[in-house]
Amino acid sequence: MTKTNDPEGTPPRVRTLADLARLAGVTAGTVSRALAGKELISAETRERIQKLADEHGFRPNQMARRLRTQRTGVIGVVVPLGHERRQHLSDPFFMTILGHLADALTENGYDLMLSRIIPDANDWLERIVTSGMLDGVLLIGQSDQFEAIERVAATYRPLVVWGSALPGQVHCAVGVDNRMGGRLAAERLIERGCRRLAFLGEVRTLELIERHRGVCDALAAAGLPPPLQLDTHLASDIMADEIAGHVDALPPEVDGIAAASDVIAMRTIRALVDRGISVPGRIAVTGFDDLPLSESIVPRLTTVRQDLVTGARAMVDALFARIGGADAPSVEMPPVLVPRDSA
Amino acid sequence: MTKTNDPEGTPPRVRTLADLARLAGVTAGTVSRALAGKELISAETRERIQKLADEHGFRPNQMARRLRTQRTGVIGVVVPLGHERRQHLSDPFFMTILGHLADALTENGYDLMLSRIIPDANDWLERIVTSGMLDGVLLIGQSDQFEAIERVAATYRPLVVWGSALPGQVHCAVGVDNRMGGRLAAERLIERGCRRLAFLGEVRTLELIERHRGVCDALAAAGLPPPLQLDTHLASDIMADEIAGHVDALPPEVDGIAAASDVIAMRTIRALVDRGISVPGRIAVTGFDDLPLSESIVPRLTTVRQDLVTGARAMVDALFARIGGADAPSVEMPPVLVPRDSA
DNA sequence: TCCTTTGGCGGTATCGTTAGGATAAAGCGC
DNA sequence: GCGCTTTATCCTAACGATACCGCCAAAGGA
Repeated sequence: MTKTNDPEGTPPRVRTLADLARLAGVTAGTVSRALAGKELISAETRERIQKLADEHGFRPNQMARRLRTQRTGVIGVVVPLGHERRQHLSDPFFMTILGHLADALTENGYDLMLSRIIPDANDWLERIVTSGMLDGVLLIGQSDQFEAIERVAATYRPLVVWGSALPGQVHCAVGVDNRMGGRLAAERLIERGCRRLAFLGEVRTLELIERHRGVCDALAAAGLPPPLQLDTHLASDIMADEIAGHVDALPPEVDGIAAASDVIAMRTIRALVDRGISVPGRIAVTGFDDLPLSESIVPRLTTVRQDLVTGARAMVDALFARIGGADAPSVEMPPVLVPRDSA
Repeated sequence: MTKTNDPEGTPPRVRTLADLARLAGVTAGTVSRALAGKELISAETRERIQKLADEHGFRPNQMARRLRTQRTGVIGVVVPLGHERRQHLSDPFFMTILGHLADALTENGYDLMLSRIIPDANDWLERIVTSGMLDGVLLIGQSDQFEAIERVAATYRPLVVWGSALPGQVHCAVGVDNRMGGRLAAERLIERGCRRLAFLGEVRTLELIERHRGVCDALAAAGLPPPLQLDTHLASDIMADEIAGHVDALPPEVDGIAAASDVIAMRTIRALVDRGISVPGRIAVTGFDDLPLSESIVPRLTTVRQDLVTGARAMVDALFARIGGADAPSVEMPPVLVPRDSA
């Protein structure tokens, strides 16, 4: 229409409210309200402006909106890897729970920002919550950062953590009773006739400490010796060799293995089968988590189920409650033994 | 110090540059530059301000910074689920590649925003790229949205897609040669003596169409009939039943199955074993992807490897090149057959 | 006919930060 | 001692959207 020296003749792009306002012959404020669907603007003008807006493919700039409203619509999902520098986000457990969190958050119109943090600075969590970038934070796992989390939770409300809830704990945690879970796994093994157990997993993070404790509880109750504890990192690149080493060095009297996670259990079964050791015939193996794949493998994994769908939803519910100013308590879900073929 | 009617006597929190500037006796601009480590500020003042800043735990507001600089430091990772409304982000393939993308992006100082999009509106991608929220977009999978992607890629540079690269295609895609991959899988099955193949997977998305084509290629080259094609959705909640149904209805002459993904292959093996059909003895099965778990299961999965670590890095490299204004071409990685036990 | 009410919109300040030109204080040579 | 450059900081104007206040006209009541 208008003659410009733009060789393309492209109409100037509508990038801001003001641009659109000029076109519509109103002011920016009016456009803002019209697009927000506010009743203060007459239905007629509102529709006219909305039509104009999507004719020009206009979307309000989110940064500006967020700066102004002090709300971002973004939830941070953070995986602290303090104890485990080599672990990657690609770990199946993280990814599974992350998927469910993403489902729950996007259904509620929130976006999800992902960070994998190695807490080298002690104020890593403070830095995240005060960045003015997030409406709330979900932490996947307590790692060995219990103190740091407690410190921040004392003043920052919209924070929910996947992990264990200890008596008197300040921060809101959602998770299963890991100690009970450990006990269920060990009880299953004992019931099957196992007399000498090994626990494969590191005993440094709160959750795994609890699982280990649960195994000890069950053994003690049955009058059996505590488990042989074998450190196993979750980092997938070294885990395979580590487990192979453990399996090779396994004392002959060991007839049951309680793995700290499903991934460890699967790798362990693989290593045992490779050496001609039958599972569960010669050695029974239990996992922990009940990842979706655990029932698809052969032998199907006997494991302790953490209901990640329910858990993710509980985390999101608690977070929204806290964002809304309410007080959401910790949730401890009961673990469930899923008896299948491996033990 | 100062008497306030704050009952706690809490020192007023330092939230803004201006607050800190007042404390330091300089202006906000000076503080901004000092914290950014600019040389224009004398080393002395710079250190003084930085010390003051972390005494008060001050972090600049990211929204304001981003609005001002027009850079967000955030990359959007989007999973379009056009063809598959029931598929969830918790799908292992998405999660695996997402994990590697997260690793690569965070190493480069970028944050990652995750969206799971069901493209009900045709302008879903436009909406994302013009939201003013992202420095770039990574798309995982082309779904059935090829046209929409091409349209946006024509004007929006920092966009990289995981998927197939067709001749003449505008958008930058990183992926493996799916057709070649399909051929490799089928050739392996034929080589093992299979004469009648089934292809388990939907033939609607570009990548799976190509894989299916590759299988047809190999069969044709060997003078064998095209595969029996059995629709299998990726949505994990219905996939199990669907596969069980396919297996039950399988014609007796079928002696080889090329699954469209590892997850489908694992479920299929499970279903076969449940029915007393030996794998690979009676029916051989190949997967596609080579997920980390594929070598941990029994029988170990023979599959076509997509190197997701390299692939994720290639996507991120291409994206940064494009953000920097350079022109990154599509990357087509060669698929590799990983012969293991299942075929 | 005049005054009040109310609907509909305009104007302006603000969110917290950064960039760039202006400004003041030193340092230097003559 | 004066002018000029350098150095260190200040001041102001954005970035783009929203919230609040207030104005104007049309409608309704007396």
